[in-house]
Amino acid sequence: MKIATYNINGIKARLPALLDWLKEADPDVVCLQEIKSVDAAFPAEEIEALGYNVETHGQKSFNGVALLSKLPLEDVTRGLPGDDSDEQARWIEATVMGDTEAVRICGLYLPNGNPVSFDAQGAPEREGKYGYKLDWMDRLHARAEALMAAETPALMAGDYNIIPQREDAARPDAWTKDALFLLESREAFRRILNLGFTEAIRTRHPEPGLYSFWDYQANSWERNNGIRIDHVLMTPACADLMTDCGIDRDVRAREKPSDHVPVWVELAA
DNA sequence: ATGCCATTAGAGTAATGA
Repeated sequence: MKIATYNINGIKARLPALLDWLKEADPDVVCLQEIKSVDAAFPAEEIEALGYNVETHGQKSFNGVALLSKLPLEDVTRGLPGDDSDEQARWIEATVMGDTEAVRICGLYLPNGNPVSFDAQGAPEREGKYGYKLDWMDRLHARAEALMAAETPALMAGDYNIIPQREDAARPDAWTKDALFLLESREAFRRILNLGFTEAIRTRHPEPGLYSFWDYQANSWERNNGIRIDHVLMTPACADLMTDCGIDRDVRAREKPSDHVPVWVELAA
C-alpha cells in the first residue's frame, strides 16, 4: 500500500498537476493539504475517474484537507479533537483495509505559526498565530498518544510546517526566528516523535539536503534553497510494515507546480 | 530591512503562506 502526502496549494490551480502525478506515481492513498476549497467545489469527479474515493474537509479560501484512496475510506472523521471552537480545516482521518492490515491514516495541515512576537528577553510569546500553532500541536500530541495506545498500524502524514533539524534546511541560519524552526516548535514536534513514532524519511535517508518545499520567491528551486517540512509519522506497528519511502522532488520542476512536493511511504499491508 | 511569488476571493487590493 503506497501512501503519500502532498500539499497542493489550491486544488483549482493544481488539478492538472495533481492528475498527472496520480497517474504516474499511482499511490493507493493520498493525504492532500491546502485544497483551499469548500467541499462542494472540490473536483471529486475528475479524481474519482482515476479510481479514487474522495473525502474532503474543506473551508473557503484557506487550509482544507482531503483523503484520496483506491480502497474504501472507512470511519472517516474530520477535525482534530480537543477544541470545538477551532474552525480551521486541518485534519481528516480514515481507516483503509489493506490485504493483510487495517491502517488508520491521518492527514494533517499543521498551522504555519508566523509571524512570531518576541519578549524583551528574546523568547517567543505564546500568542496569536504562534500560540495557535503550539496549542494545535498539544492537541496533536493528545491524538498521537491515543493512536499509540491502540497498538495498531497508524500514521499521521502531512504538512507539519516543522523543520526538524538543521540538516532539513539548505540555510538553517535563515530560519532561527521562524515559527517553522524555533526551538519551541521543534521541541513540540519531538515530544510527539518521542511517544514512539517513526519519521519515515529519516529511517532510510540520513543524509542532509532532502527537501519537500521550495518557496516560489527568490529562485529558491533553481538555487535548491529548500526545507523539509512534510513528514510521515508511523506507529511501531505501522513502521514494521514499511518497505520503502521517498520524496518526489522532480514534481517541483514541472509546469505550474505547488511549492511542496509529494512524500510517500510503501507499506506491506 | 523588506520584498521577492503564488493562490483565493472577487473586482481594489487584502489575506495568507513559509
